[in-house]
Amino acid sequence: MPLNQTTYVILGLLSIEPNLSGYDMRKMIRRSVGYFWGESYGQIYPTLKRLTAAGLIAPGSSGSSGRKRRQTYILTELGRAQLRQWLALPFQNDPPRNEFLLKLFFGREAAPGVSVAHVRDLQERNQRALATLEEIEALAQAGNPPNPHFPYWMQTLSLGKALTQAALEWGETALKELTALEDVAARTEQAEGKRAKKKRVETKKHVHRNDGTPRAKARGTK
Amino acid sequence: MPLNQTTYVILGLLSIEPNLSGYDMRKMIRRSVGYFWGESYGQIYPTLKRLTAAGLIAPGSSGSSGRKRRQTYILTELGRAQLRQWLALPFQNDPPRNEFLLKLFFGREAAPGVSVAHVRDLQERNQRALATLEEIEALAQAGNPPNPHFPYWMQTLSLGKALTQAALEWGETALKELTALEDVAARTEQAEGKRAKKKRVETKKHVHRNDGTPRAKARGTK
DNA sequence: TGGGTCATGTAATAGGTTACATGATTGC
DNA sequence: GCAATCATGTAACCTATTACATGACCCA
Repeated sequence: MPLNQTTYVILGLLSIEPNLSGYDMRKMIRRSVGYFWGESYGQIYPTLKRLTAAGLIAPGSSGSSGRKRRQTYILTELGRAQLRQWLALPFQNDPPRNEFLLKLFFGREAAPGVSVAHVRDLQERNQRALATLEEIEALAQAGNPPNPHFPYWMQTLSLGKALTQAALEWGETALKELTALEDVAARTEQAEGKRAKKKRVETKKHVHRNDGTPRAKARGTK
Repeated sequence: MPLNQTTYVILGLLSIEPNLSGYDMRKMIRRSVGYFWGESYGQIYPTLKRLTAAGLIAPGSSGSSGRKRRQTYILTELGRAQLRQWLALPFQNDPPRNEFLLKLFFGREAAPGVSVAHVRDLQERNQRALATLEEIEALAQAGNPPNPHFPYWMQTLSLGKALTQAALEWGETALKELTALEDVAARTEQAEGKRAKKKRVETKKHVHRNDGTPRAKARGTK
């Protein structure tokens, strides 16, 4: 019986709050760990079935009288044990794939302005990310009472913020250096006056879809 | 004809240095972009075939007389155009999946000491990562001559270092706070003297396999 | 009664890793 | 002649996303 990573998010969430439905879990994941973890229904629902079969979770009391057609779950003792066991295992580094860095690495081959535009794009995304993290933090601080999970949640937020801020600072100087570099390149080319190959091109304005839409699928140009 | 991400690493590498074989590419990827990108042979070889069929790359002169059974490739004009087009497209955020943060987030459920051990583990990995990045930087600085790619490569290194350093700094304070927290927890439990459930457990020493071995596969406990 | 969102589920597909097989070449 | 490593390739498998289908419930 294959226990994938989705398993542990589910077990973890149920350890924090029992009687969640698959739908709830998806929502909670987006709100709470969304900036470093994602799950789709296509993973969640089948996994719920398998975990139930394996006895790690069990159908929960769906809120006394309430809604029909809504299956919630609770953690079994077996499930809790499994979660703890997983927690004690060394973590795995996610396979490193950063498209931004890849494009920057090959930046010399791009038209002038392209890499600069990417960095600007990154800055914007990180500014939004930072704002989101700070919002979450404020909200969490508000619900202050002695929630025992609180310190752990704060630490994850703290790392998220630290990384985002570091990236933002890098972006500031990178922007200066790359702008200088590509300005020179563009002027040199202009002076040479030949082959129009490297046209000054701006990247398409990034249509950002923060909500509702699913995560982007890694895919080339058809 | 599906162009996956592997496509663009291949095109990019060939834009920097023609006449690479699939084997070479794998090596180059590990050495140059390894800390933010990975590729396996299972991806590279089939992609090379497809790109050849699509006319984006072409068999290269395999070094005049030289070795048998070693196919190298060069970028075609079509391939270069495709690379530039891709470069100009907005980058996609890699699907966020950070197992370390997930374990930290659920840290409260773990046995005392577990989260602290994870942070320590992270610190070690990041220290090694930083050392590697600095090595690469030194090496690149040594091969100083007017390599036009150089500024772009330096920028990627610079971001890598900035992120790693930020994580290391976070780790220092996180370690203190978590140690304090879990010490208290452990003592409280001890004082209560009941259920031996939360035993003080250290995570298994992380056997780190930096070289030779393939990347870890995300997988639960069988 | 009709629109929105709650809620569950699945089929198609992509994209990738792992493990294995196979043989050539090189250096000792 | 042997070991290491260079080099290519493929089949099995997995994990996950996307897109779609379906229907209940709520409320105005």
